[in-house]
Amino acid sequence: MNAPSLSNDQTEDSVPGYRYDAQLASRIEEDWQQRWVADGTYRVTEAAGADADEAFRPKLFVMDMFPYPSGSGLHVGHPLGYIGTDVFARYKRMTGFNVLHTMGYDAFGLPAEEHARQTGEHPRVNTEKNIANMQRQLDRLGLGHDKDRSIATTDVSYYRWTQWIFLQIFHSWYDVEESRAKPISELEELLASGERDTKTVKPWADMDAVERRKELDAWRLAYLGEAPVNWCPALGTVLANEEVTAEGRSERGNHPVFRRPMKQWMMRITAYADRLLGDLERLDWTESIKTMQRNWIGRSEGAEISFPTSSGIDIDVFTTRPDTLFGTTAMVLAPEHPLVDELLAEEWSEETPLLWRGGAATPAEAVEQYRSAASELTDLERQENRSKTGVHIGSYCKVPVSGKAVPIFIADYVLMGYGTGAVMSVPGQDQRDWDFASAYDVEIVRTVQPPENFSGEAYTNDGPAINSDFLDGLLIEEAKTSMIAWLEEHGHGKRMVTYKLRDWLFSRQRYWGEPFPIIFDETGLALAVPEEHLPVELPELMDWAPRALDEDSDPEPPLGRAVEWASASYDLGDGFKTYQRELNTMPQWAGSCWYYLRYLDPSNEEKFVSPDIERYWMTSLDGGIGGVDLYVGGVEHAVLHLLYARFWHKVLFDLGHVSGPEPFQRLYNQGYIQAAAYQDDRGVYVDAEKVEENNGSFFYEGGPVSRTFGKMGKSLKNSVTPDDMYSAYGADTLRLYEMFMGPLDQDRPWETKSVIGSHRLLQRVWRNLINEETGEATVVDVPIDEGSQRLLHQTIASVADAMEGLRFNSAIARITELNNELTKSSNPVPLELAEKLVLMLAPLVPHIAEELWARLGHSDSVVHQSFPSADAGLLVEDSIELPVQVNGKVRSRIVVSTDASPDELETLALADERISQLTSGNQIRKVIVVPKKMINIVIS
RNA sequence: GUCGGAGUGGCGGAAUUGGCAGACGCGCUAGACUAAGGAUCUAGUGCCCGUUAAGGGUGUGGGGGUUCAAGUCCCCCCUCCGACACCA
Repeated sequence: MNAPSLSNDQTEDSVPGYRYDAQLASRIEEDWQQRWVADGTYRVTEAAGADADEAFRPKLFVMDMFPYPSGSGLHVGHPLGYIGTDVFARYKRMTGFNVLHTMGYDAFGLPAEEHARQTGEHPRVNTEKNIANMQRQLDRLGLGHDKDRSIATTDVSYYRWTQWIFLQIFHSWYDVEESRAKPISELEELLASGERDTKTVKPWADMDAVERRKELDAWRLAYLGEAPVNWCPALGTVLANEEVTAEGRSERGNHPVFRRPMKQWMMRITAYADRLLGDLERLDWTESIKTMQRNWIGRSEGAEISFPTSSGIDIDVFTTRPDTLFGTTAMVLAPEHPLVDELLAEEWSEETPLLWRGGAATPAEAVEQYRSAASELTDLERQENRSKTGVHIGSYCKVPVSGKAVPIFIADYVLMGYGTGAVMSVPGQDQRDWDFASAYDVEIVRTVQPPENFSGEAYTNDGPAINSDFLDGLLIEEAKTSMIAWLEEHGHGKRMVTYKLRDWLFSRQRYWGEPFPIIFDETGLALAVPEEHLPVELPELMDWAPRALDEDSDPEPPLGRAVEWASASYDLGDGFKTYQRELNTMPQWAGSCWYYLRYLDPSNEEKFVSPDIERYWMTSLDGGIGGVDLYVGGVEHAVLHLLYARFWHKVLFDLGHVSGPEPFQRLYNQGYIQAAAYQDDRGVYVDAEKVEENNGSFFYEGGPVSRTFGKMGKSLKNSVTPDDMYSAYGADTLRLYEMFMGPLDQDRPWETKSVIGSHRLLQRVWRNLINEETGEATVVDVPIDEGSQRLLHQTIASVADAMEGLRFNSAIARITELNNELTKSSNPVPLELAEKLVLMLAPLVPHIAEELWARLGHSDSVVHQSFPSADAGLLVEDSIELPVQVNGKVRSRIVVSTDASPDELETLALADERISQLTSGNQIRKVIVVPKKMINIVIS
């Protein structure tokens, strides 16, 4: 392949014809991008090393969290992670790996549907347009993706398999004894043979067909559950807990969300809580993400304890501190606890303090008043107002271990959603209980001895038990064990583990999502659409008009408007019958739960992924847990996407569809690019591009403005687009700058003025190898001199090391140093050195590297060349300069041979003129010699 | 409040096993080339003292400690970012 003719137009400004500027860069880039497509440069197969004449290449699966194709286009912050994975993938490919790297689109979701509601344009049309635009912007960056493997979650050929996976989950139950999912047919046998008890009171043998279906439905991993859900009228849908903010608003759009019970599809992710927690240990993820997942799962160990009441009903509480049972002085229930009405006393007893009555004439009245007051508080108000309130319900229960009668209260600091919704109040050892007890004059009994100088209220640290009968003197852990043993022996309770994690609400009342492959017959019970009838395609829908909804209205799934589609005829083995389709759609998370598996085998019509191909890419070669070798994305998916995908993967693993228990072996969180934003004195954001700096102050059109940093975007008027950078410098410069700004996992501020530095590097590299006037290579085929040889190999070693560790900023710094040396020398660059420099640059700036490679006389692509390897013999210098310290301060330097002995070094150091001046007249107390590092002389 | 992460020049950041702090880049200063330079090239650039220089002092959020030697290890404190937030 000949070097292309890319000469700049000779104009009166006398820029040399082949100066590496934005114009030349753009021509080089577009030219190579076309050739890559034509040559299939980035196509990858599983057959690495399968041919006898090809060396075995280990696999490497590198992946980005795929994007939602937004309509507003990219800014320079978006591709940071994509560039990082691209550089890494290219580097690893050059070091002998068979690298899989591609990109897809998470294309279902609310914005396209909102767009349809406003414009009437079908979400599919809008989505495809956005994908095309985004693809164009990304292509221009020169990302080395295997495009044949790209998918969009909205492709019918993709969501067919999303539906198929849903059916796998629907057809499964979780065997707690073996801690894994199994086909529901196996459960049926166990229930029929009596090896497992049914969940209802009736034995399997006594059930009719409908009862049996209900029984099985109660075990499924995907089930219809009546549960309090987050109803968001503004979005017209219910949301998962994970999609609701702490303020009780929708994460998307910040609309009010109301809690109400509804029948919805749920995923039994709670069955996997322990495995999701335990397997975190084996993942190469940051500690912070692991911690977030641990917190979300929220495992706590303790005991469930039954408190008897005079009405014969027991109140069950969960506690992590069974050792404090003797300190229980009250029982506190959540206001909505189901036992409240049954335990309510007729009237106040004489001795009930007025404080406990809430000003009401009877307990019933007090409870009613309290409940209505509590329900009026928003979650936010509950948070802001932490003072404890509650009312006595007139009755008492007994502390099992002591028989002591304690009053029962309801209080809104006890949450129905956690544990059993009831708390044994131990003010001595729990600050919340202390606060409540002191507000309502409830007795306080300490059961752990605080230290003598303790001045706080509740004492939560360790210490010997007191006032606790048989526990007295025991430390917390021993006391817990003894108490649990006592409870179990006497039938008052048992060891128990609870989780904060709830089952995953899986229904959405939206159009633009995957339809459920579910139909209902006349019993109202769910049936699976047979696999061979997948996919269940979305109907066309023309009516996008929004419906006015409020807190009290029922969600209206848009699919209900597709009347013909909503009923369907299937033969489920008893002849064709008409069924009603499920009208909800799946949440956006569904498609992103398994896309990495489809990348492996995107056009397979028989299976969601071929088992051989799955095993090839997902099995760790070095004994790791397996999965994607490097997964790069933002921290915002710490809980939602990453937990859901792990859950699905584990189900698929249990059912034998994938080879390992985890989807993502190594997770890396890239930082975000921030940009300066400027506000005038009214607080209005002004166009950041037009702000001028003067002596540390900022001015816009003459007026002073203040600077803050934030996400790039329209609202802060601080966006810089990749297209701006392409036209000013070219894509390679943008890539290089983004990688040079700092380590990949750190947030960093964008500075357009600094981009020039990265451009200059490329310009100097170009000029060192290419005649700017003629475009000819200026290199000469001569041996590299020894000094340059050493520098080259030291550079290779450092660059390789930095690339392995994703420290691309350091790799670029080392390459710059090498190039700076070449710039200083007036001699032409030796060919071999030039080639190695180009190869080192290739992962970072592939276009200019290809161009230089071609101009150095090569006809093949640089993409599949080997990365240079460092010659260990050249890494060590013959002689080095060592600092000589006196009392820890550098006072001189000596040049010594590398293999000088410690004794020689000491002698040389002491003989140094400056050192002898400083040491004369002082006693030398000690000389520390660290060969190849330094010498320190300690004088008195 | 709890948990997680981080504090290094004017700015982004290097220094991954304790061993020359500030690599590399931006910016800034001076110079070269130029009709011109917001292009390009060359040199300098932590701060303070020292006319230049030689040299000295000081310096990695603050305070203490270990060590011949600390950005790095230990203790206490401060600040910032992120997550969770009455989870019993």
